[in-house]
Formats: sequence, structure tokens, C-alpha cells
Amino acid sequence: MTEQIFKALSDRTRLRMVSLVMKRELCVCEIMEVLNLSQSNASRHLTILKNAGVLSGRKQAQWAYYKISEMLPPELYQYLSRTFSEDPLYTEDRKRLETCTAADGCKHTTMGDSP
Amino acid sequence: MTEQIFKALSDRTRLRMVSLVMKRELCVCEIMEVLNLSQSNASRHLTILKNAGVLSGRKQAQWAYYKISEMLPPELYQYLSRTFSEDPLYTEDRKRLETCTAADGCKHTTMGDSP
DNA sequence: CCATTATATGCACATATATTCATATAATGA
DNA sequence: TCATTATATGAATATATGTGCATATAATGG
Repeated sequence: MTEQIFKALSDRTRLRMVSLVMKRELCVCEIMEVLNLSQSNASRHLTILKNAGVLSGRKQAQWAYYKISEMLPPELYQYLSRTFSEDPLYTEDRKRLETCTAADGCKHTTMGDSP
Repeated sequence: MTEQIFKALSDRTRLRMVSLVMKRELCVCEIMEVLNLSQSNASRHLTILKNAGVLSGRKQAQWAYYKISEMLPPELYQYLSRTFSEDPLYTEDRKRLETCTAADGCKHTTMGDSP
């Protein structure tokens, strides 16, 4: 539902999440780390985004990965994409994402990494 | 602000308002009539949409007219436009708008009409 | 089996939001 | 000037939402 999508996107924390996930598929612990959120809070927000059809999620081992849903209307994707690249709030989050996973971030790397 | 725009659009009543106003510039009394809202409620919602930059407003005589703001990001305009034409909720409102003003609706016609 | 790690969820609570009622402001026309 | 019409806003209230804390579930590795 349209209303639901907008509701999901009407929160700053969730917008920041979408911004990060738009870069690449992420697990909850990476997101809570970069945005400095409590685990439960991060989980809840991600659930809201998923239920609204903004994100899609999958589980692998003990991790829950989220990515941009293919159901997300292209116009919204375009708008978000443009907004995130223009607003420092989001670009800085994205910068922090890189350093986070580069340094160590979670105890794991997103997908299979070399031995 | 992005968050603000989404917040403004995250309410069903306001989405219905935007749908109507996307057809043509309307005054408060027309909107409250078509959507069957109390006057104060309609006014408040329109103020929220205006403050978010979704609508722009002007006053003429005792009436307050609202229309789609030129500040509204084009991607959002596209998305809304498509959504409103696809969802019966909005198409029926729009149908009711026509009959309303055609019959009598407000005591006035939107702009100057012939004698 | 047990400790650890990752995630989701019930409960409680503070804040935000939508709505109504009453009232203020302002323009119009008689 | 006064009644009418249109709109905005303060106060009150019910509901929704975001957040932390504790806990449940589940997978992993030792």
C-alpha cells in the first residue's frame, strides 16, 4: 500500500538504513553498528521497512540480511538515490559504512571472503 | 527535508488531498466536501502538506487555494501520479470531485465563471 | 552440551499525531 | 454595522509510534 511505503520512509533512522542498504546487502549487526543503534531498535525498523516492501530480507546461518526490495517503485528508488547522494547526513553514513567493514565492523564479512 | 515530505505523504487523508489537488487548484471547502472532512481537520492536513513543500497555497478573498508545489521532487510527482491513477481509492475521489463542483459543491466556482 | 553470537519480540513508557470542539481572524455582501 | 462564509488555530483527547529493557529463538563453534 502506498500509505505504508511513505510511512516506512517517514523516519530518519529508517531513511538512513535504506541509504546504507542501497549500497549493498547488509546484515542487522552492520547496520546497528554504523548507525549506532540498539539491536532491538535496528531490528524493529528493518522489519517495518520489510513489511512496507521497501526492503527484502533473507536469513543465512545466524544472520539476517536486508537489501532493497525489487518491489520498491522505481520512481521512489530514483528519488531516494538522488537524495542520499546529495545530503551529507547520508553520505557520511555511507562513508562510515566503508571504514566499518574495512576495519572490522562485525565479526564476519558479508559474504564468503578468502581464507 | 526528505523526512518531512515522506511524513506529510504518510497519511491516507493527505494522500487523497494530494490526489485531488493534482487535478486542479482547489480551495479548502471543496476538499473537505469531497473527502467529507471537518473544516478544521482539512485545514490542518493542508497546512502540513504545505509546510512539507508538497503543496503551495495562496489566498484570494476569503478563500485559501492549494495546488501542487513546484518544489515537489519530480520523481515523487511521477510516483504519486501513477499511484493515484491506478488505485480505485483515489480515482473515485476524483470522480466525486467532478460531480461535486459540477452540481454545486461550494457556493462558489473555483475561478471566475461566466454570468 | 554449553557458551557465544545474531536476531526477533513482549512489555512499558514517553512522545508524536490525528481528530474534534470551540473560538479567533478575516473577507464579503446586504 | 452586522450576519454570513471561509479559514486557521488553541485546547483536549485518543491513538499511534519510537525506544529501551528483558527475554525468547536459533544457529554456530568449541
